[in-house]
Amino acid sequence: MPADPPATDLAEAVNDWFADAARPLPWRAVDVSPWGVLVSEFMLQQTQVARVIPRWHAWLERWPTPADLASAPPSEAVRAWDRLGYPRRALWLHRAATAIVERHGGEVPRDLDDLLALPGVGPYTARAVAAFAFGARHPVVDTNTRRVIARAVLGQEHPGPPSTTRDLAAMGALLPAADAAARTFNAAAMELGATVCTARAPACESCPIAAGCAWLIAGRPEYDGPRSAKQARFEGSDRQIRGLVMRELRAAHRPLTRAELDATWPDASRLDRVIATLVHDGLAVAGPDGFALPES
DNA sequence: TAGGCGTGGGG
DNA sequence: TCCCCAAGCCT
Repeated sequence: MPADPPATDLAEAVNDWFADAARPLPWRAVDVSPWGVLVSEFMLQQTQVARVIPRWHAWLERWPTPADLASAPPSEAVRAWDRLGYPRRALWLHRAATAIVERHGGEVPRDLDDLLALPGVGPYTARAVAAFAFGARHPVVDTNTRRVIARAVLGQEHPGPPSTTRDLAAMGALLPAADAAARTFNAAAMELGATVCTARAPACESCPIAAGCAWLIAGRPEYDGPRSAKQARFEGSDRQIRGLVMRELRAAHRPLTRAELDATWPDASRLDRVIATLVHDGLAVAGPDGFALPES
């Protein structure tokens, strides 16, 4: 027997654990459409599961297909997005729905390159849809999977800065050969990182691969490698101001004059600059009567 | 590739 | 309280 357990043992152990431990997330139900999966992946980008669940239900009830969303004005997508954050995602999802109607007959494409060509769809989302909606055997790597690999395989507390090429190769090396096991492992590795092998306080005592985890075996050494750049302070940032302006634009179902936006931020020139970035992003449109969400 | 992009949840 | 982090993507 080799001293190091083969990668297949790790995947098997994680998959066995997942069979019992998987949370019953609504987008994992067997009757969920590829569109439902795509919507969930958009909403889950940098956003916690608990905040997504109610929005996801409401979204799919209102727009059950890409064509339904594409036929609504983008303003309604931004409003329905509500306070999930990063409202550009709502715009991109609307544009993706339009592209799906125009280029793919209203059906979410299953080809990886077709998915990657959709606005707001990057390496993670494209592979997640291909794998979870269509069962394709692609490595899927999100922040949870990156952390699981860093600990279990590399013996580091935290992954280094992300690199799509390296991250996909690392996951590809662990991926079981069989399609079904590979699809399960993609979801199971993410689930392990989200619920057990967490960033802040990992529950190693209840981890299914504790016996083979390089980081745990090494005594959980503190990480001293390069970290991802930390987020800039939110308080007083452009992001905060953008959020305040967007809240006003969502609530007002008519254009708001610049004067009506005065109260959102005391520094007028700063506010002007931020509004310009919203217009640049397409989240706001400047018209003769003021600023509004995009109607087309 | 580094930085910008919302809005919270939890330690 | 404050700070880290969250199923990333785009430029």
